[in-house]
Amino acid sequence: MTDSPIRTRSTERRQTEREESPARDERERCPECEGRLVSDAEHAETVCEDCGLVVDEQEIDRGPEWRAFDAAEKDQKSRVGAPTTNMMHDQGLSTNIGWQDKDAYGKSLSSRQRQKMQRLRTWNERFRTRDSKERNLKQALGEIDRMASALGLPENVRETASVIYRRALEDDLLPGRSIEGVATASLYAAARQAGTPRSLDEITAVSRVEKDEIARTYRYVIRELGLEVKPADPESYVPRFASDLELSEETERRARQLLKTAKDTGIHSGKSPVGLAAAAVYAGALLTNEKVTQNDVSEVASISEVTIRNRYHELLEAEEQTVA
DNA sequence: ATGGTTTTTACTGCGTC
DNA sequence: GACGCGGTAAAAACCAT
Repeated sequence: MTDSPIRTRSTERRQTEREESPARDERERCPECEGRLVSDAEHAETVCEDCGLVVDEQEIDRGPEWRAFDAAEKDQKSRVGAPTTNMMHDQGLSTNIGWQDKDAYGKSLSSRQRQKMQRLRTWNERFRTRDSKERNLKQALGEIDRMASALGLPENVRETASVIYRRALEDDLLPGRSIEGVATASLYAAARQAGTPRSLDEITAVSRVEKDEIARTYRYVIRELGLEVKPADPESYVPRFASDLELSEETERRARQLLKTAKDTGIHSGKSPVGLAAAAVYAGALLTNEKVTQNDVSEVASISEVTIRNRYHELLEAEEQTVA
C-alpha cells in the first residue's frame, strides 16, 4: 500500500482567496504619490518606487494556514488537487481516459497508439478501483473513530471494528450497502466481542444510519464473515451503568450476584440483557440503601421503568429462593 | 406473513416529602 | 402538588417459523 499521489480535499479556500486578490495591473499607481509600483519578490510585497509605501503584502502563498502534527493528518488536510464532485465514486479526482481513439486535436490514432491507449485504460481502471477502495476505507475508519469516541469505547474496540470492516470490504460485502451502515455494524459487533457492548439504541444515537439498517447490516456481516458473537452478557453492562450513576462497589457487586443467581435459575433467557442489567443495578442499590430512582436507571440504560420493575422483582425473588 | 413473547407507552392510585 | 413507585391494559417491537 503506497501513498496515493492524489489528495482528497477540495480547493475551495485557494479559489476564494484568489478571487479576493485579483492580479495586479502593472500600470497601477501608488495611491499616495502616484509613483510607479514594483513588486519585491523577496519580501513578497508590492512597494512604491518613489515613496516606499507598501501597497500589498503577502502576495504569495507561504503555505498552509493549518498545522499538521503527523503524516496522516497532513494527508487529510492537504488542499491540493482538482475541484471535486460528489457525483463520481472517487469525487472525480482520478484520471479519465477518453474512449475515442482520437488525439487532442480529434485526429485518429495509429494502430500502435490505439493499442497503447487500450493498455493504459486497462491499468488506469485497475488503479482507480483500488484507489476507490482505499478512500472508502479511509472514510469508514474515520466514521468508526468518531462513533467510538462518542460512545467512549477504548482503542482496542476501534481496532477490532477496523479489522471487521476491512474483511467486509475484502469479501465484497459492500455493494448494496452504505459505508456508514457497514461501519456502524462493524463497531457494534466489535464492542460486543470486546465485552464492552453498547446497545443498539446507543449505537443508533451516534450513527447516521437508521436502527433497522444497522441491525440488518449487522446480521448480514456476522453471517457472511462467520463471526461468532455470543449474546451479550448482562453483567458486562453493570460496571458502566454503576459508574454512570455513581454507585458504590458494593452495589455493583450485589448487582453481579443477582445476575449470577438469575442465570442459575434460568429466568434470564429470552429477556433483554440490558433490561436485566438495569434491573440488577437498581436492585443492588436498593440492597445497599443507595438512592437511585428507577427513572435514573432507565435513563442511563435506555430501558423503560416498567421493564426495570418487572425484572428486579424476578431477580429478588430468585435470589431469595436460592438462599432458602 | 404469522403468532408468541417481550418491551414500551400511557394511565391510575397510593404514600411521602 | 410533585415525586417515586407499583400495577395494568393495550400497542409496538422483536423473533423464530
